[in-house]
Parts: sequence; C-alpha cells; structure tokens
Amino acid sequence: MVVKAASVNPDASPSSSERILNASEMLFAERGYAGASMRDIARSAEAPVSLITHHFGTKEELFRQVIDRRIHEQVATTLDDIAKAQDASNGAPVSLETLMRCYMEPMVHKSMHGGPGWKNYAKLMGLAMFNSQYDDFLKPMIDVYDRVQDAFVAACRKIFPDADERRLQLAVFFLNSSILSVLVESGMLDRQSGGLCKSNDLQMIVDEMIPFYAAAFRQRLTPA
Amino acid sequence: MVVKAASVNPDASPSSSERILNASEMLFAERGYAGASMRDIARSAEAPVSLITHHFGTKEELFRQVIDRRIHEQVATTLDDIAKAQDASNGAPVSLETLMRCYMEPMVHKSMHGGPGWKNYAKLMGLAMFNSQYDDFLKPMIDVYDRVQDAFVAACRKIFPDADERRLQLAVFFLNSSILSVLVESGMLDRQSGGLCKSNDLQMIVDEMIPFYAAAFRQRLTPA
DNA sequence: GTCTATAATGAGATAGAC
DNA sequence: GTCTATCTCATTATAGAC
Repeated sequence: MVVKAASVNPDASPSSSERILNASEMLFAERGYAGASMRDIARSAEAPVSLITHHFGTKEELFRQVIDRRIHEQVATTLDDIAKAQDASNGAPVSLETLMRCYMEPMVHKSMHGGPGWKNYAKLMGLAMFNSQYDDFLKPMIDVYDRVQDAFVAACRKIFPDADERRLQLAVFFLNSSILSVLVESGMLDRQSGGLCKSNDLQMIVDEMIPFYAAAFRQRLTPA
Repeated sequence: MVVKAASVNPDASPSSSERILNASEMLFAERGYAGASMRDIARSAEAPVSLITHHFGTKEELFRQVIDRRIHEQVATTLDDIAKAQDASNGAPVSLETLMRCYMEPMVHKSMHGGPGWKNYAKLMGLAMFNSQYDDFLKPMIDVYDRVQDAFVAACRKIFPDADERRLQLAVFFLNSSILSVLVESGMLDRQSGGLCKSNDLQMIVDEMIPFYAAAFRQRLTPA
C-alpha cells in the first residue's frame, strides 16, 4: 500500500494511515526503531494497535513506509537542483559552493520549513544513515539515496579532475558525516558551545559549513 | 559496584561480570540500547539473566557500567596527550596537526589495537554521542567527555587567538561529527566509495582527516 | 556467586464483530 | 476502515535454593 504525504490543506484532519505514519516518524526519530513500540505509536496516533497492522502489516514494513513516503521527493529535489545548476553553467564545472548547497540545502530546507513531519523525517534519515543497524531492511532505500551521492561525487570530479579518487571519497565522507550530524539535531553542538550555537539553527550551520568544507576540498583535491 | 577492565592476561578466563560487560558492550554497540535485550546479553555471556541483575541491578545501570568501565582511561589518555604536546612546545602554541592527532588518536588507537572490547566501546561511544536518545542516562559520562572537548577547544583558541568563537565552535562540531562517524565504522564509506575505502581502516582515515580538517580550520579561523 | 523458577508486564500480531 | 478482545511469546526483574 502506498500512502501519500500529508494533505496540503492544514485543516483537513489526517486519515488514520497518515496519523500512524506521522506518529511513527516522530517516535522512530526520537527513540530509534527498537525503542519505539507499536503500542507507543498507536497511542500517539490515537488509534488501536490493530489498525497499524491492518494498514501496514508488520512493524518493519511500517518503518519502510515511513521512509518511503518522503524519500522519493527528497531525492528528486536534490538531483534536480544539482542538474539545474550544471545546466546553468553551460558546460563549465559548477562552482564548488553552489554544488555543495544543491547537495545539502533541499533536505535542510525541508527540515526547517516543511513542517514537523519533514523535521522528524530528516532526523530519522540522519539516524538511519549513520547507523549500520538499519542497513538490512532499509537496503532498497539506501540504494535510492546513494544515487544522490553518486551525482554529487561525479560533479565534484568535474571540478577536481586531477584529484586522487580516494581523497575525494574521503572528503565526501567527511562532509556527509557532518550533514547527518546536522540533520539529527542532537544536543552535541549546543552543549559543547555553551549555548552559543543552536543545533536547530540549520541555516546558520549550513552557511558556515559550505565555506568550511569548500576550503578543505580545494586544499586536498587540487594536486600541487 | 565497580568492575575493572578485562584482565591483562589473555589466558585468564574472565569472570561472569566481565563476560556480561563484554557481551553488553558488543550488543549495545551493534543494536543500540533498546535493541539489545538482557536475554541476548545473557546468552552471549553464557550466564543466566538473573546474574546480570544480581551484578548490575537494572539494564540502565548495566549500560552505564559498560561505559564507565573504559571512559576514564580514554579521557585520561586523551587529556594527557594534549597536555604533553603543549608542554613540549615550551609555551608556543602547539601545531594544529599535532593537536588534532592528540585529540583523536587515543580513541582510534584503542579501537584498532586495544582488542574487541575497545573496538565495541568505540562504536558504542560514537553511537551514544551522536544520538540524543542516550543523553538522559549518560549525562554524567557525557560531562566527563565534554572536558576533553573543552581542552581541545582551548588549545585551538591559542592557535587561532583572533578566530570568531562561533566559527571555532562550528569547526570543532564538524570535526567531531566525522570522528564519531569514523568510530562507529558504519558501512557508509565502503558503500559510497565502491570498496575503495574501508571503514575499518581507521588509521588511513585519520591520516587523511588531519590535513583535511587542518586546511578548513586555517582557512576559516584566520581572520583576513 | 550461581542457579532454577516464576512473577508481572510489554511486545508484535491476529480473529472476528460491526 | 475501525474496533474490542485475545493469542503467543519476549521482556525486565525478583524470590529463594544451593
């Protein structure tokens, strides 16, 4: 069964399927897969547990549906942004800063302005990608997401055609680590900075992140 | 109750407390707190479940003891390395590369050469620090670990005395994200690089990580 | 310290009425 | 689609013998 993303009309009361997906999204993001029970989800969705199994079958399938509800839009938007930027540059390599922004801004933007569902989804994605624990039953969706990474790496290769491939892969890995860390909005940054930086101020973090990583990319991927 | 780290003598069969801690360390690292049941742990430790509660009381307390068994040695080693490097530089700021190595190498070294216990501990630390899910019942230990961060940030301030404080905090946050990502050894890097880079080759990753982040730190923390 | 046995509750999943 | 009731097994934790 396929359930569309929450209705555009905020006044429309969501169907039970949507309420269940929303509740799952929130609780999986907060507590992880094993830490969120179907009872908790049912209570949060104000529905009996049997309605969850009726709509989604097993808990694993529910989790998959939570991801599946949004991942395609997320991936399409990101790929689209990268493609547009490359088209606009008329064959010349797109600027590194622009490319990085295309790569991370769609998800960050949805997390900030897409409503609580997208916020929870972003946290959940960060958790799931960071954690090999979810690899097994997320395999198909991880594959989908890896296409975005391939597009980003390919665009980087055009900017740094002489870069060592291993260094390039590691550079992207380091960048990805930070993106995931930003998306989950754990309290790490707030705590460490004594409140000077807020982990929920994603825009500020991304705006600093781009020149930061651009500097490292240039230094390490431009052969002397 | 306080249990010492595993015996130095590898032939000495570990006590039941140690076996339980070892099994917990492994399973918590692999599946997270909620995903590892006390039954699983008991089976892996070849002990009845009641022996776990007898030794450690609750599951939460068991988790805390798993962390507590190693964190003090880890923190002490890291702080010691940073202090030694600063002493050796005779009042001049220590080099950024040296400082970064002092900051991350102790944990990485233990993960690579400290035996399976330290490997699992490193993964678990990465998981727990990344994830705000564990903040509540790890608060005291997170506080301990934050002292390491404070020492690192203070040493960075000496190297970049005119740096904007917010940028410094963000730079350290970005670095920390990657350190955690490296410690958990999720398959992300292997998958993305098509096998070119191995997530268990911590030394290679750290050796590239230091010049990578040093370049970014210098670029962003040196006012024009 | 170690074990068997068991309590008390929570878990995922199902049956069947409406 | 929705609900109540229930099954079956896993969960944390405890009691009490040795």
